[in-house]
Formats: sequence, C-alpha cells, structure tokens
Amino acid sequence: MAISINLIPIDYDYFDYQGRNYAKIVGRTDKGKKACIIDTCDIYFWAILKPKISEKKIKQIQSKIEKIQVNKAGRNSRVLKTEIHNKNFLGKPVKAIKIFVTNCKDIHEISHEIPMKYIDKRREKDLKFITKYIIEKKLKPLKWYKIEGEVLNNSQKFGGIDNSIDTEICLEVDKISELQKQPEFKPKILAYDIETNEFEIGKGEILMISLVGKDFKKVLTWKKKSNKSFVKNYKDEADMLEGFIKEIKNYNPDILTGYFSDGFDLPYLRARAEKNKMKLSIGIDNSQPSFSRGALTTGKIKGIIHIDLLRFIRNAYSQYLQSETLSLNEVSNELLGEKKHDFNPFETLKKGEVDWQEFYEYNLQDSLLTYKLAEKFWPDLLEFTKIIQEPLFEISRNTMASNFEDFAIHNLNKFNEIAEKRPIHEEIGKRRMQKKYEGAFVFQPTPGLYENIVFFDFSSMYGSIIVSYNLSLPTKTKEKKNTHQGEYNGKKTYFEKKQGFIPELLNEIIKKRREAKKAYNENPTPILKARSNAFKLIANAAYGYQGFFGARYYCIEAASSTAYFARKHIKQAIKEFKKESFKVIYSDTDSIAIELENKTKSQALKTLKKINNQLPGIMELDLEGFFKRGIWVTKRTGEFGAKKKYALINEKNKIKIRGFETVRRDWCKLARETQNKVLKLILTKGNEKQALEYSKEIIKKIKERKIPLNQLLIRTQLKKPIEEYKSIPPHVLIAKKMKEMNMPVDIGMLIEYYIAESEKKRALVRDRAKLPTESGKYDINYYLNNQILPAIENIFKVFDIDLKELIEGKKQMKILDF
DNA sequence: GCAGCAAGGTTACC
DNA sequence: ACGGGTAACCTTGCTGC
Repeated sequence: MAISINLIPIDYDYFDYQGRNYAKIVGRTDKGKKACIIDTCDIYFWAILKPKISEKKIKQIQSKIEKIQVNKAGRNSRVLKTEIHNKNFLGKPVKAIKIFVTNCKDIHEISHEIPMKYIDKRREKDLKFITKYIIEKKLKPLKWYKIEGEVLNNSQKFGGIDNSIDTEICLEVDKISELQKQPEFKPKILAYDIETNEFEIGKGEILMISLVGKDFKKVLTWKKKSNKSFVKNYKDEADMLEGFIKEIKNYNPDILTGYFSDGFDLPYLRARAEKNKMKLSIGIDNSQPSFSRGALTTGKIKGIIHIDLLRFIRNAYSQYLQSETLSLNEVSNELLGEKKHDFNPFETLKKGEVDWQEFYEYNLQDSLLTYKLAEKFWPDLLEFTKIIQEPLFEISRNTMASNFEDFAIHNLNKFNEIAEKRPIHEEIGKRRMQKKYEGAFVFQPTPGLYENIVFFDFSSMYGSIIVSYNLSLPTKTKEKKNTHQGEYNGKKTYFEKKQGFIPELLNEIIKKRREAKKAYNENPTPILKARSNAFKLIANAAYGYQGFFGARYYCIEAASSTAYFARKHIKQAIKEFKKESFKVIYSDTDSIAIELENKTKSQALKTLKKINNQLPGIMELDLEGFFKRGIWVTKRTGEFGAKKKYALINEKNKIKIRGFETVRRDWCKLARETQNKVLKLILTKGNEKQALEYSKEIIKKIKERKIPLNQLLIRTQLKKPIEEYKSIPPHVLIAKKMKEMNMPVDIGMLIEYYIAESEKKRALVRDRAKLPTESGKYDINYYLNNQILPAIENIFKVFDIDLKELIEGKKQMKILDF
C-alpha cells in the first residue's frame, strides 16, 4: 500500500540486502509516531583521468572498468555502469569517470582492479555510505520531509525487516520532498545514570539505574526496598536490567543521554548484562548497544540516538565554560545553577553504612541534571546538525575540525567538486614531521597601572583572513603573478585571487553568523543564539582545520600564511594607533589595548574607522570595550612585562582577569583568592593600600597556622599513565601513592595534595606532598614562598613595594604605615 | 653538597 | 589521531665544581 507521511529523520543506519546497501532511517512523524524508512541511492566513486586522454582511450578504459567483478564476503559485487563527467578536483577542472557499484564495502576491492595507466587518482572511496546517502537523496537530518512510499507490513522484502523493527510505520521510500513549513521539533529525551560498587567496567555490580524524561522520574534498584514513589524494586541485578530494557521500550525516546556514558554507563550495562547471561536488547530491533574501538569508546544503539553529553560539551563548548573541570557537578552548577547531591557513593559503600534512600535520591539527581543539560543543549545540537548535515549521533561526538570538514563535504556539489581523500598513515606521519610555523604576535607590555583603556579586536580574525586572502589548499599556486603572497618556513607562498571553495564556504559561514547574531539581537531566542554560536564555532575551526594533520584539505602553507597576515595586520593597526599618538599598552593575536591619556573615546573611534577603511576583504576591527583601569605586571624572572597576564575593571565595576594565578586551577585556593582580592582592591581603589593591609593579614594567618587545609590543596591533572612520566612531579608521586592505596586513579584525573613539613631539611617538594586525608602540618615556608608570594609579589612591585621583606618579617615601615 | 641551567610538565591566552 | 602557536612558571634532574 502506498502512503505518504511527514517525517523528521533522526537516526541513520544501513544494512545489506541482496548485496546492495540500504539506508534504514528512523524518525518521528508529525503525529509523534516513530517511523522507519528504507531507501537506497546510487553508490559510486570517481576515477580522475590524467589530462589529455583521447575520447577513444577513455571509452576503452570505461569498458575495462565496467567488466570488473569482485567476489567478497559472499557478495558478487560488480561495476554497474560508468559515466564521464567534467568535474572539479581541488578547484581545477578534471575529466572523471563516475563508477557505479552495488555495495560501498566493495569499493576498495573494485578500485584496486582499475588499470591506472591513464588514471590520475581515485576518490570518494572513503565517504561513509550514510554521508553519501544524505548527499545523494538530500534527506538531511532533523529537517521535515514528505515521504511517499510503500508500506512494509509483514513484507518478505528486506528479509521481513518491518517485523524485526519496533516502529509503528515502516516504509520503502518512493519519493522525498522537503516540506515548506518546518515546524519546531522537540525530541523525546531520556537521561540515565548508573551507580556501581566498583569503578572498573563490569567488575562490580550495578546497584541502581536512574531514568529521567519529561514528567518521568525513576530509580530502578535491587538493593534495599524503598517506599519512595520513584523507586522501583527488583529482585536482583538481572531483573533490574530487564526492567531497564522495558522502561526504555515503554518510554520510546529519540535520544538516550548520559554524562560520560560512552566511557562508563553504557559499557558497564553491557558488561553486566553479559555477566548475567542476558542481552541488553535496547535497540529498536532488539539489538544490543555496539561499541566502536578507538581512542574513545563510542556506544551506539539502533533506532535511538545515544548521546554522551560530556563529549559534546567538551568538543563544542568547554572553551566557553568557566568550570575548571567538566564534571557533571561543575558544569550543572555553571549552566543550570544546580548541583549534584552532597553524597559520596564510594566512601559510603566503603564504610558499609549505606543510607539507600539518600543514595537513590543522589542517583536520580544525576539523571535529572543530565536531562536538564540535554534540554539546554538541544538547540545547539539541532543547529549544528542542520548546518553540517551529518546525523545527530556524529554531530554530538565530532570535534570542531571534523565538523568543518563534514560541512565542506556536504557542500561540495555546489562547486561540482570531487572530495579529496582522508590522509593515510604515512601521509599523517609526514605532515607531523613538517616544520612548525610562526604563530601570533604578542605585544611586550610595560608593567604598570593604567587608566581609561580601550580594547579593540578583529572579528573572527583568522577566518576573515582566510576569506580575504583566499588561503586554502585548492587555491595554493606556484604562479607568482596576480596572487596573494603568504609565508611558510621563511619562503613566500602564493594563493590565487580567484575565490576557492573553502574560502567561499567560510565566507558563507561568517556571513550567516553575522545574520544570526543580528537576528538574535532583535529576537533573542535560544535557537537563534545557538545558530549564531554554531556558525561562529565552525568559522573559528577553519584555521585550526587547515593546519591539522588529519585534515583532507590540510595546507600548512595556508595555516602559516593565515598567522603571517594576522601578525602583519595587528602590527599595522598598532602602528596606526601610535601614529595618531595613542599609547598602545598591549596586544595579543587579534586584540589591541590603548590608554586614552589626554585623548577622547571618540578620537579613538575615529582612528578605528580609519584603520577599517584600509583593511582588505571582510576583515574588520571592532571596539571591544572601555575599561576604567587595568594592571600589567612583570614576569617572575627579569624586568620585562609578562605577556598574557593582566586584569581589568570596566565602567560597571566588572573585573576581568587573564592569565593570573587566580584563574589557574593548579594553584591553591588561598593563593588564588588572595591574589583575586588584591587585584580587586587595587582596581577598584586605584591604589595598593588596602590590598597591602589585606595581604599582611593573610601572611600573618599563614604563619599562625590558621589556614584550613582545603584552602591549601593543590590540584594537578594526571595527563598520562604514571609509567610514562620521565620525571616525577609531586602530583605523580601522589597518584602512585593513591594507586597503592587502591584508590581510583585514571588519566585526566585531578590529583589533590598539600605540602607538609618534613624532618628532612632539603626534601624535594614531592617528598613533602601529602594526600588531603593524610595528617600533617602544612609547610608554612612553602605556602609563603611558593604560593602566596609568587601570586602577589609582582602586583606590588608595580607600586615599588618589595613584599619579600614583609614576609620575612623585616620591619620595613617606609610606605606601609601612615 | 650546591648552584645553575635545561628539560619536563601543566595550564593559561587567543 | 580526532584544530593551531605563544607564553608563564612551577619542579625535577643533570652537570660541573
């Protein structure tokens, strides 16, 4: 029976039937029903011909290629047909043979059989079937379509696929058309979180599982019975796992989301199911989650998008967060203003006196936070998916570099381009051996307290340079005439003036970003904000992408030249401000700070306008803001001003601190808070008097041992396995100790310790380091000389005050008391 | 045993 | 393997006396 439905595609999967690839796409209908559609598309790759091959030769090659057959994995795979097309490759016109085959998996073997005498390159062999499908059929994820097709109901076709899939509708696609009207789509999200009694995957038991959806809160457990309404009791772990499967089927979510669930919850569930000799059949075809190997485990569920929110946040948003770690607790606190429950499962379990009711509440809260975060990030996930056009599953895990690449791949048709291949292992090796290039310019500041500061910055500087100077692999040329001249490794490199597709795509993104930003300012909705942000992030990724060794369109000359033009323009702008007799205080990469002195804001803006008139292409210098006051300090060694370290106060008394120990998580709280207070007092008062009084108090407290331990803890991240360290810094020694004590130690963990006094006179710092739980007296001298003094000494040096004398107790009364 | 320096290491800035 | 380079500043570890 032929019917028509309105559908939003969400999950993209594929299967083989009679040797051919089929896409199996699960989505929602406009009636809220889950539906599955089956479709196929042309599968092909390209053989790019060497230049100037005669028509006759080409015909011969074609007929040879058309005879290729390969037997593999029980498939008799063959070339279906070939076509000759005029295409572009790396921006240059080429003649290419489009080779149609039956199955993606056989492309590699078939391409091996191609006689290469007249063929230059074979391309688009490494695009995933789903990517090809989306491009070919224009069925883009998370957009609404009218799907016309044949209902599969108890059908023998595709091996009775409709019976094995748990959706209300199953269609074989006949026709796809994008809907004019694109109503808002709210996916059904279910968040989950497990609690276990052992850290290592599968080693311990799963004690409980919490689930949170819309008007849906549950904790499943086989532990102590509870009369709380959200707790569901089971007889044992296996029974609970069965319950978990049932709950998921009943709720029928589009998205199942966890926090670090790729690395913990889902593999743990799978491992425990195995231990209990049962199947974790949560897929819509009752399949178990599958895991891809690689640097990071990735858990996939058929028909449901499994999203590990931690990964999305880490890849897309971590640089914009204040949180020092990406723990659920800190991220929720920052983004939702809500925290995890104050409860320590492992401690409690160790002690043996477990308050199970509290434990259940704690478990539920984790899922609740995850659910709220998922709702918060939904607009972002949606916009990224729509822009990049890869399925949500990939989008939620992709790094920004691969997002940029996927965006390009999905837009190549506009340029009639054949995609470049992904670099193979040797190529990556070669790229990584290449000489690094010179990066950004950082202005050497003069230490001091400044008043009336104006900050300027280039908007999307690197992106706008790539566009304005046309810097990319396809536009790189050996021709010198009529080109943009960049630089790499001391040599000039040249780029065509005719716009290439990478700069053009980037230009589009930057333009759309500006539009979205404008639209957001007029109508501040979460969607518009997410859209503006998505475009901004993709634009910012373009520069890193071209310098990234894993990129298809890797071009170190373009990356190097981007930095080269950035240095050139920032220096030119500095020169222009100086020429107009402004005092330039500081500059880093794309920003410039000037002190107004006897000049006015409007004079500064006039110079800004003048500079903008001289900038090429889409480059633009913006006013970032005015600041009442700012402080720059010296380096610890030498008399020079320190770069990347300054503090500002704006006209609303808001303080902005960059680079100082205050913002560094590897300094103890005491040093950070003291420095923060000192900076704040100096910036608000305009002098150092109160800051000095405050510092004296703190120093006195330290000497009198009045500082609580939690103020003295130093936290340092373990970046690699303990054995790989060539030297043993304090945090590595502590990590070793922890391991010996059977405490969980993993790469990426923040190791906490404090420095205690020791009997040995000249002990190394690490030999004085103790775990927070170890008893000991904190080392007064260490905290004075290695934490507090370094944090505030340079600040007071700006006012000609030698703090060292103060600390050592030498009564130097000159400026101190009056 | 100690000073001086390079290397190892982490985290920030843009 | 899953953007880039610039920079500060800690501790360890080695060399040479």
